[in-house]
Order: sequence, then structure tokens, then C-alpha cells
Amino acid sequence: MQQEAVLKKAGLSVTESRKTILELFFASEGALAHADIEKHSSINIDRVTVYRTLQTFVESGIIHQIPTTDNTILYALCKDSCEAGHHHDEHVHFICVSCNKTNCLDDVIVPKVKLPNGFLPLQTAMVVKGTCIDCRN
Amino acid sequence: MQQEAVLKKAGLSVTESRKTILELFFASEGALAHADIEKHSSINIDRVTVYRTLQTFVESGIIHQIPTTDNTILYALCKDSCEAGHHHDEHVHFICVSCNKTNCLDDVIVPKVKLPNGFLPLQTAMVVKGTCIDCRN
DNA sequence: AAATGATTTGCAATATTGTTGCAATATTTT
DNA sequence: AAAATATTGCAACAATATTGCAAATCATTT
Ligand SMILES: [Mn+2]
Ligand SMILES: [Mn+2]
Ligand SMILES: [Zn+2]
Ligand SMILES: [Zn+2]
Repeated sequence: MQQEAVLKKAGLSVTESRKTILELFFASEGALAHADIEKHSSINIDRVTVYRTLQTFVESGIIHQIPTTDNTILYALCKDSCEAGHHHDEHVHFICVSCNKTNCLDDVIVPKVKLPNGFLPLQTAMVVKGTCIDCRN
Repeated sequence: MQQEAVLKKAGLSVTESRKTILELFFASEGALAHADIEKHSSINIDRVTVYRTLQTFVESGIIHQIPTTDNTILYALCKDSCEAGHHHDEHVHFICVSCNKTNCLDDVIVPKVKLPNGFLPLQTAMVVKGTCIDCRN
């Protein structure tokens, strides 16, 4: 099972909650928010466990966060290259204003920008809002 | 008074709450979150009023939002060129991981990226995390 | 496969954050 | 200054987030 492999690779205990949440990510087209997970998971997982699991997954390089302007955080699966504490997925994220799905555009890498002198960048996020390919017609 | 001028230009009634919140923005170096405003305003402004004022200011093109990955939304003053319903400040934002201040890098414009076919962009946000000029030493 | 130790989970209690309707107040217009 | 309009604060409520701790689960050792 794919979920187990991911957890083991990350050095995490294999538990029902974690497998179920991972399953959701594998099955989902877009990024997920806390609320999505709480609602759509096959088994009942306590809200607190969801919080803790998401945090653990981020720290382990299994998922990454996508910033938003609506008091939620979105989460999406990382590529294999991500390691604990150090993510490598600097790709662009696309939030569709019509269907409200958020996609990782894995092939669109975030361009470098020249910052003013003295600013040291560690990590860059780029989020584009617009209409996704499924919604324009 | 500068605050009054801004409100009038935006076609908004000039009220104590609005002037006070605007004052905070003018006085602040970085971006502000809802909580900052509630805590640091000189007069007591009801939590609900702060929510409504921020929303009004965004809609009027007085402030813009900055996405984050921590369940808050940050707000910062717009440049003069912003109009109601249509913002023009596609500049990069910098969140310092040390002092935790968020700055508008007004001179660093967000680069265009080529999206996959079918994706229509409306708005792009770019947020860089790192160490700001005041914190590296 | 049972026992042990370590980790994870769920519950309960609490805290923080966000929303809505409505009457009182303040602001703008006449 | 009065009337019309818009904003505010309160109250009640809803939703989201955090913490400690005991019970349950999982990994490791025997
Ligand atoms: Mn992504
Ligand atoms: Mn800005
Ligand atoms: Zn869409
Ligand atoms: Zn700093």
C-alpha cells in the first residue's frame, strides 16, 4: 500500500488516521483544507488528530502548505524530493475562483526575483487566482 | 489630516473607527493582522467593527491582503493607484522569520509566469519568507 | 505471540476567532 | 436643524484552534 510506504520512508508510525488522511490526499485532485479532511475522511478522525497529523506531515516533508487570504491553510502532497524540514516544491499554485479548487502546477516553477539589498530569501510562494482549465468554456 | 482625505477619496463616511484604524496603518512599518489592530488601536474598537472596516477598506482599494500559512490574513496600505474593486499592487511581500514583520516590497513587481494552456490568471501573489534587512547582522 | 516501552489518539475543557441581527448612535444630505 | 442614510456596538451564536491527560495503538524486544 502506497500510504504505508510514504509513512515508513518518513520514519513515522503507521496508524489508521495517518493512512486515511494520506489516502484522502492521494485521491484528491486539488489541495485540501483542515475542514475538508475532517468532513470527507472514511473513518471518524478527531479534529485534534487532524491538526496534529497535518503538522506532522508538514514537518516530515510529506505535504506542503499553500497560503491563502481566507483564514484557511491549504495542504497538498509533496514530491518525492522533499525532506523533513526542507521542502523543494517551489512550484506555482493556482486557485480557481469558479470551482474553488486549488492545484499544484508542478511544472511551473516559481521564478527568482531580485530583492532589495539585505533581504535574504529562504522560501518563496506564488499563488495565482483565476479560472482553471476545467471551468473555462 | 491624511486619514480623512483617504476616506473621502474612497467615498466612505469619515468615522472615528475608520480614522483610527487608518492611523494605525500609516504609523505601522509592516503589515497588520486583525489582532494587531484590535490590540493596538488608541480607542476601543469593537471586534466586529474591525472586521467590517477591514473588509470595507479592501473593497475600496485602501488596503490589500497578503496571504499567509498561519490562519491569519495580513493587510497593508495600497498605493494611490488602487481603485475600488481593482487593485494594482502586484508587488512582492516579504515575511521576516526573525522579527516576524511583513513588508511590502513596493519596487519588486511580481514576475509574470507562463501557465499551462487553459489557465486564465486574474491576480498573482508572491510571498517570500526569509531574513529582513533589519534582522541580519 | 506476548510483554514492554514509546507513540499516538480521543476526550474534555478552554481559548480564540469569526458571523449575524438589531437597536442605538453617528454621519451625511437636505 | 431635521430627515435620511450609514455605521457601530452589543448580544448571542458558530466555528476554529490549543492543551493536558488517560486510554488505546503501534513498534520493538524477548
Ligand atoms: Mn503544491
Ligand atoms: Mn503590499
Ligand atoms: Zn475551476
Ligand atoms: Zn526582520
